[in-house]
Amino acid sequence: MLGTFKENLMVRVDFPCFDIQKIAESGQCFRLVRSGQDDWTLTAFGKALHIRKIKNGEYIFSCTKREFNSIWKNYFDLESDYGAYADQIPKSDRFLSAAAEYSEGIRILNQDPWEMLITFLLSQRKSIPAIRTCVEKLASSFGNEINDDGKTVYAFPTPEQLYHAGVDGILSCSAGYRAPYLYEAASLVLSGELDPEYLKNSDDAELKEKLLSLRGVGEKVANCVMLFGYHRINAFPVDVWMNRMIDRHYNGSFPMDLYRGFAGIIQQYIFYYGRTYSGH
DNA sequence: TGCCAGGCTTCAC
DNA sequence: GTGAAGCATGGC
Repeated sequence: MLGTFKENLMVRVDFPCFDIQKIAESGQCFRLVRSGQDDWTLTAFGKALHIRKIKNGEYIFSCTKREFNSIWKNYFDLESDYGAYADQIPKSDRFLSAAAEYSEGIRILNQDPWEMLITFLLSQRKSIPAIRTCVEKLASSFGNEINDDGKTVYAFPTPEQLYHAGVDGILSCSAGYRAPYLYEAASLVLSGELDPEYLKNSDDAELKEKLLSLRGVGEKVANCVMLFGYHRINAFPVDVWMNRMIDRHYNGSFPMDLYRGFAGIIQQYIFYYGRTYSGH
């Protein structure tokens, strides 16, 4: 039996280069959680979505075809040709070729810019499991309730909700010294000085400048927000893992010029390979 | 138990 | 412009 999947409320999809497990483990999203052997649950855009793997590349989604086409197809970036990106890696780069093959199926999600800003403000000097815990605490403490087939899950808090939570409320969710960063960001949105949606219209340089002006946002966090929240796939976040890989395999200098325009996708392959595969 | 985490701000120099 | 200390708290 299909359980949470009802015949009139599910979509069967079959896409190449799409692997939900790798995406869930790729460090770009924190609310896509494995809920069974072949099942994942995603909370995003005020909705709960269930995803079940049938076989490689083939999945069923717990939503109507209309919802799939209007929200999730874009969310999972299913219309981009990731094979074409991987094809541009020179065969001579054995490390990157292996990383791309290992990471096949990862896509850069189109996530909510506000959620990405707050999530990656939180991410600094936290482990990925700790980020996940913190995001869930924020959602269940301050976010709207979502009825997920009888079970209650929580939407990511809006700027208004975080503002009303206050620094103390945010602190109670294990945000630590980052709590004022989150609170300030929420305040700026409420005052109109920061408009995450409007920034979708900005070019890369303008967007980055605005992000860097926020307290708690540096080079790395800005690049994560650009890549995962604004789908600027040329953004190239460099963290401790990336530095480790670049030092080990490129003598400290990565040939960015080869990947102009989609360096962020290459970055994601290196990051995922470096973090999850021990044999390199 | 102690160490480290998808870094940033602040303050010397 | 570069370098180094300090940072709250959870995971392992």
